[in-house]
Amino acid sequence: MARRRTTLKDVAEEVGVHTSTVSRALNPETRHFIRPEVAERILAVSERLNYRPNAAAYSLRTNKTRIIGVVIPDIANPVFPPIIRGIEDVLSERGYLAILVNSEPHNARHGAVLDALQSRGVDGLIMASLELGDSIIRGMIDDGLPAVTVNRRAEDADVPSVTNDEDQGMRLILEHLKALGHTRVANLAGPQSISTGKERFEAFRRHARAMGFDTSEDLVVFSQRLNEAEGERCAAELLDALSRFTAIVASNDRLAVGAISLLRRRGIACPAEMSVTGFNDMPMVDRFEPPLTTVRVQQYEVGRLAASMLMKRLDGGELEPSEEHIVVPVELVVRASTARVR
Amino acid sequence: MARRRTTLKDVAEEVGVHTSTVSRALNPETRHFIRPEVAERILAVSERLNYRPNAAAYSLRTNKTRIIGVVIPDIANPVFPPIIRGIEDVLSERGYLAILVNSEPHNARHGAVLDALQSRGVDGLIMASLELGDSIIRGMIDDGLPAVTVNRRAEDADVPSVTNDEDQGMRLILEHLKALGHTRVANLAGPQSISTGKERFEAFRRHARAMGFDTSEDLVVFSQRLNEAEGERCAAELLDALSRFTAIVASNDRLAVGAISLLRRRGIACPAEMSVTGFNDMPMVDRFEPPLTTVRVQQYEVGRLAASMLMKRLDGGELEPSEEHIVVPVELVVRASTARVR
DNA sequence: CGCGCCGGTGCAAACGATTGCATTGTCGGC
DNA sequence: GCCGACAATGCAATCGTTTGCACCGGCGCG
Repeated sequence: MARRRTTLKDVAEEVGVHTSTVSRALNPETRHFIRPEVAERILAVSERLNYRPNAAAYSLRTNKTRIIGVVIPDIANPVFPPIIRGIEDVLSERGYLAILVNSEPHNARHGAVLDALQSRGVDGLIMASLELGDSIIRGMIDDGLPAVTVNRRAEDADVPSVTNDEDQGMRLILEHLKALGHTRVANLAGPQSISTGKERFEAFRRHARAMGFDTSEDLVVFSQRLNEAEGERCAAELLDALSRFTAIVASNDRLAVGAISLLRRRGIACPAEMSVTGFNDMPMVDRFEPPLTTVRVQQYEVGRLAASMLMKRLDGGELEPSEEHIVVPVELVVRASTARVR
Repeated sequence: MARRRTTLKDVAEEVGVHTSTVSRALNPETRHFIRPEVAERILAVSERLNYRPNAAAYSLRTNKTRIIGVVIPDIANPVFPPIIRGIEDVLSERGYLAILVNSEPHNARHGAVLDALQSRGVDGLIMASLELGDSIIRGMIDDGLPAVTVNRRAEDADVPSVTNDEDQGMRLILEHLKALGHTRVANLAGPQSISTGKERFEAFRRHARAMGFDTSEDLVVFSQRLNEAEGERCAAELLDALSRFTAIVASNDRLAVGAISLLRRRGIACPAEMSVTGFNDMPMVDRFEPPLTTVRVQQYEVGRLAASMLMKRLDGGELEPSEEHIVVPVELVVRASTARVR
């Protein structure tokens, strides 16, 4: 066992030609240099010997690895798996592989992780882990490493991105609530250090004002993180403030779920006494109690687009300005966590 | 931009020594060969020039990549993210990176995917995608590639594995149902081509018999896949058969969720008229309606163990026989999808 | 009939690291 | 004062590909 892998040289000797001939015959791009009958013999032998090119040697020579680094905050967050799947599907169609790392920008190891990726010579980077003002990705791009962000956006406008139409999503939610008669709605906003959190908050403020909602200061609370516990904590904070309200608009589903838990604990009925909305439409939120009214974002599609974008960059195609920042449409999905105001 | 990366040679010239000296100074294992003051100068310069070793060259020379292939059926299945996270956490502690691929054994691309991993020269493999009788992993191991399976088990007893205590889980469920007065319980079993499906089914049969449950043939149905739609289909099949029953024991949470949907559609109240149990305790099932009674498996821990096991193999340690197959304890978590029989 | 061209191959130099071995210098011991 | 040993470093081969260039034979054309 652990028998030596067969190399170009093995094949060459078996066929009785030079390694360079084998190399050319095996590469579809250069196969036409080789006489067809020779090429066929080479193909046959390399098949028989079960030849697999040595990726390290290939990379060393060509400076390409056909590996993409994918950096996300936490795979256990249900938002990411569909995105990853989208990415992986287009990469594998193209013969690329994905190295997945979980890391958050404020994590001490974050820099080291990205160093490791760069050292491995990844051909490109897809980043979901980044904060506004974060300079790391800037540095990688300056080093000549193609990168795109997904789901979030960098501060630098020239870092290509694929994001969701946050503005549209917030508008749809507020229109829906307005139609149900709500006028005093609280905003459980996300961290403002993240583009998503910031954009959703700003969209909320803008549309709320435009629609004539109550815009008291204490109807907004900013969460530190995007998980259920924070949702509970922030919902409590809202309830304990002075202003009254009839709906909570959360910056994402997990915060919304947390808010609902808190309401239940305080004996406030959702949606009868308090409507709650999420954002993202994570898998399974339709089965929660109550099923969550939220904004469906096309997670899988977003992943695919980000990967396609990167592939295009790697093919040497410069991106059209219109392709630099793709924003994917979203859709409101009304379920049972919102109701007409009493 | 895209300026050439700095190499050992660059550092060597700057310091005025030979590349081999730099190489030794940078490697903690060989640093003691070098005079401390020289080593320090080298460290300083390589820092200043922002030197990053070229992984391809390293791999070519040493035949190691410090990359592990992780093969799972589908990252979008909520069971896997925590496992992946566990794997990634221990790998990254050790300076390893994970290539993640989604692929199922019966998929046409499955072989190609594994070839690609092998060609990339991964140092080891963690497989959650495999079926009984599947010979692919056998082949990789024979090629000298260390591999462990996680969550599932190979037919060959000598493929190391980390799995859950399926037998114990089933016993706990059946004891729970028995305590609630159930005697006629149906089994919504998983595919028998997968070790998990088979073991859970066999455990069910064994314990059901031992506890004196009704063991009619038509109280068992085998699903083809492990998703909600199959859960619905199979639940319908059970209901349409002759035998009556008061509980459905599903082989995993997703099947259980599907079954509950079908019950609701048919107007059968869960748990009042029909108890349903799952297996796995996926994230969020505690928030479903009704919250699911299920068996908690330690997904994150299972991932960690699998990765640790592989690391140990790679460190050259042979595994003790007792370490070859780790089975991780499980625990029953009773929620509201089960009730006393009327 | 000779020359140029070209299709098909071989040659050899990279790519950037690791590592056994050779070489140098220093110092201790006798 | 010389020799052996040892510590510190340099040398050069090597890993398996890719690829620019040289080479060679045969054919077409003048």
